[in-house]
Order: sequence, then C-alpha cells, then structure tokens
Amino acid sequence: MPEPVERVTLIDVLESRLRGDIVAGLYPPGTLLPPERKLAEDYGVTRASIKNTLVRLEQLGLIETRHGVGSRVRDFRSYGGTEVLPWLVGQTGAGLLPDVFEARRTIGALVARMAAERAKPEDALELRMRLNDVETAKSAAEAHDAENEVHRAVARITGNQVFRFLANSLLNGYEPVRRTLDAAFDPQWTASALAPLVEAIAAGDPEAAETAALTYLRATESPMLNLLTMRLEEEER
Amino acid sequence: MPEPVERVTLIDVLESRLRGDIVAGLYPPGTLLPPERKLAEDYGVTRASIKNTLVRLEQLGLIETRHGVGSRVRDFRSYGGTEVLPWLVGQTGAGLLPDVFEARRTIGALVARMAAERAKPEDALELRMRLNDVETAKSAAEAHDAENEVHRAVARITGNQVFRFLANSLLNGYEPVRRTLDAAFDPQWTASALAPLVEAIAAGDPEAAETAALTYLRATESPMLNLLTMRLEEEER
DNA sequence: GTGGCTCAGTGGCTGAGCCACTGAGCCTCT
DNA sequence: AGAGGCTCAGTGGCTCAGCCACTGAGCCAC
Repeated sequence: MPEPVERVTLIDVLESRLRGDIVAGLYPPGTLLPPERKLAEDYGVTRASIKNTLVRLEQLGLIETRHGVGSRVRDFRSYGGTEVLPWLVGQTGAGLLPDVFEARRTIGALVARMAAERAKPEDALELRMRLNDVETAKSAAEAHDAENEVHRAVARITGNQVFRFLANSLLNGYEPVRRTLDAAFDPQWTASALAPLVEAIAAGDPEAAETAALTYLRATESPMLNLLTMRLEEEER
Repeated sequence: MPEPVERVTLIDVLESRLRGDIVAGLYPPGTLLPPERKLAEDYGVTRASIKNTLVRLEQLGLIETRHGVGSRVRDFRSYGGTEVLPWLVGQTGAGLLPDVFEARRTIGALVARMAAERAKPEDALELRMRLNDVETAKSAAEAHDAENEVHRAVARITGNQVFRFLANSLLNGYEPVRRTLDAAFDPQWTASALAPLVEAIAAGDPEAAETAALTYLRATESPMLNLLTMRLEEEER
C-alpha cells in the first residue's frame, strides 16, 4: 500500500521550528520576533527564506508583521481561527482531542439534522453512492477517504456553503495524522455504522439523522483516541 | 473618530488580484497557474514577490505548489476551510450572507447552551463586565468591538478550545467589513439586547441561553444585512 | 514643551543566478 | 512491439547582494 512521499521544503522546516518556538512560549504573545536578518543568520538561511516563512506564519494568524518595526506574536489561543487545528494537536499533545471530538460531535449532529431537513431525492442518491464507496473500499485507508467524502456530502446537502467550510476545517484538523487513523475505518464496519445516518437523511427525518450522527460519531471516538495516544506515546520515545 | 490607515503591500495587491482571478474562474480548479517567471513578467514584479504571494495562496488552500511542476488550483468550494470566509464575501457579493448568518445563529445557539451548562461564578462576573463594556462604549465602533469580546467570552466559557477557534473563525469572516457594520451596534440597544443572554448563561440555564442567543443573533441580522448590501451596491457604482 | 531633525534598525522589494525536480519524448536493447 | 534508460526543456527552491521606505527614539532649536 504505497503512500506518496511527503516533500519537505526548507520553508516547511523553518515554519515548523518557529511555530514550535511560539507555541512553546519562547516568543510570548505581544513580543517581537528577532529581526529577519538575525533569524536568517541564526538558522543559516537567506532572508528570502525567512521572509517566506514569516508570510506563512502571518497567514496562519500567529504573527503580525509591520514595515520598519518587526513581527509581533499574536495570542492565537484567544484570537486564532480553525486554521491552527492541523498542527496544534501534534504540537500540544492529546489534551486537545476531547475538545475536537466534542466539536465534531455537536456540529456533526447539527449539520446532519439540517441536511435531513433539506435533502432532495438526488442527494439521497449521492449519499448512497458515497456509502457504497466506503463499503467496497479495498483498504482501511480508502475507506477512511470515502468516509470523509460522506461527511463532505452531508455538509453540502445542507445547502449552506459555510457549513461546508466548517466541515472541511474540522476534517483538515486530522490531515497531519490522517494515516494514523486509517486503522479505525474497517470498510464493512464503517459502512454499516454510517448506514443509519445516510438512511435518516435520505428519508428526510431530522430527529433520526441527529441521533444517528451522534451515535456514529461517538462510536468512532474511542478507536481514534486510542490510535492517536498510541502514536503520541511512540513519538515521545 | 480616526481609524488607523490600512497599509497595503505589493503582496497584498498581488494576492488579491490572483485570488480574484481564481474565484472568477480565470484559472479553474485543477489547472495550473502560469509559471512564476511569467506571472512576474506579466505583473511587472520580481519572482520573489510572486513567490511570496503564492506561499500565501497555498496557505489559504487555494493552490498547491509542486517543485518542477507548478501551482495547481484547488477546488476551494469543496475542500476549503473557514480561512476563505474573510475575503469571499467581498468577492462574491451578498449571496453568501444568509449562509453566514445561519451558521452564526445555529452555532451561536449551540455554544451559548454549552456555556450555560458549564459557567462558573467567575465566568458570570466576566460576562457582566464585558456587557458593561458594551453599554458604556463611547461609540458604535467601540460597542462593536466590545460585542465581539462577549462572543469570545461565551466561547471561552464552554471550556472547549475548538469552539473558541470556531467562534474566532466566524468573527474573522466579518473583519474586512468590520467598520461597515459598526452602525448596527448602538451601545445602549446592543447591551440591552445582549443582557438576557448574559443572564441566562450566568444563571446556568441552558434552555434560556439558547433561546436568548437565537433571539439576539436574529435581531442583529437584518441591520447587518442592510448595511452590507448598501456597501456592496456602493462598490458597484 | 512643541515641533522638526537625524539616525540606527527594520521590513519591502529588486535583479541575477544556480541548483533540483518533473515529465515528455526519444532511443536503445531485447 | 515493449520495457528500460537517457536527455532536455521547463519549472519551482533557494541563494546572494543590495537599495529603498518606514518606524521610533533621541536630540535640538525655538
């Protein structure tokens, strides 16, 4: 089951290092980062590379750069958006996971209910197709991908583009640990666990959809949690 | 009431132009952007500036850059996260606003309920302080800022960091049109409209908090909508 | 004590250039 | 034919060297 190799650029490395330093508190919120010229010298790279890195960090909402002044660290816990989720889990340990699960569960139930209220016949068709993709997946990894597509389809069926964005943001939160979680998605099991949700939405039954979503999301939590804590422990060794 | 001047860098301009071209469909999802050297020539800037711009767009999830190949446009409507909200409203017109409002309303109610379930005495204290900040604000702009802090405080009280991120993401969505919306936040009116929500959370009454949140959020929708459509019409002229 | 000046420090942006990777087309050997 | 290897043009990754523009602190003159 070959996976595409992860390409890591210099900027990726620099971003990760600086990000880590910020999260670890080496540069507390409100303080200035060292000047670009000094960072470049310290890390042994050009200012251009540092600049590119800082552009990323600024886009992430971690810093604010001002001409003639410097890059000031922002308080991302108070003012950061969902963009920070993808790397925050890996960088702060398992403490964040219960929060992620709770958000996934409550918002998932909300979205499922709304989708059931608004599903059209062709939506039912698409959902069943996606469910079939899960069931006939040839590996857990494929089933995992197909499962995500079910989530996206449900969000799309709400007819609300913002819910699609929200769903994607939460799904993106798992992206860095995606392959770790594959093992939790046995095709058969996942498909049968998802079936009640798909049918409730197809039938246009909001109550049943909400319940089914809660049941499904809860059921997947503990296997995911186990896999992730195992991985985090491994990384500590 | 002087506002800090907006500094616009070359990269800001380039980002906005390229973003606009992508959203407008000049570069459809799946296609490659022109090479950096050509973009640099076309726009009359250096490759370094183009590169910085592309780094931003990549962070935004709009493109995917691969060494030796180019920058491929991603389908942000299907796979984009909440990061795109801030500029999407301005770039696609008022069509997105009802979706934003619905998300704000339903998630706001959810968060309010959860905050009421978990509020501690000191949280009640903080909420009342924030409410007081709204009431005693010396201008609509100040009241608006204070109102946002109430939202952030409610999200914080849930004890779930992910809800804080979600709330911030939705609030960030308004950032570019922030000052346009100021007029909707008369200090007195806003404070009295928020009071039931604050009291319900302070009293630990989830049902009342949910209802109060829905009422408040609905009440603010039409003034905000009016201001925004007025602004969009003005921009068209 | 107000306003203007200077200056060191900092980010913004340029221009030129080399290196590394990708993919398509060709060529060989079987 | 087909499989494997080669070449090469095109593209992004990154460097080096440098000038310009902005900021803020300190000084000075009025």
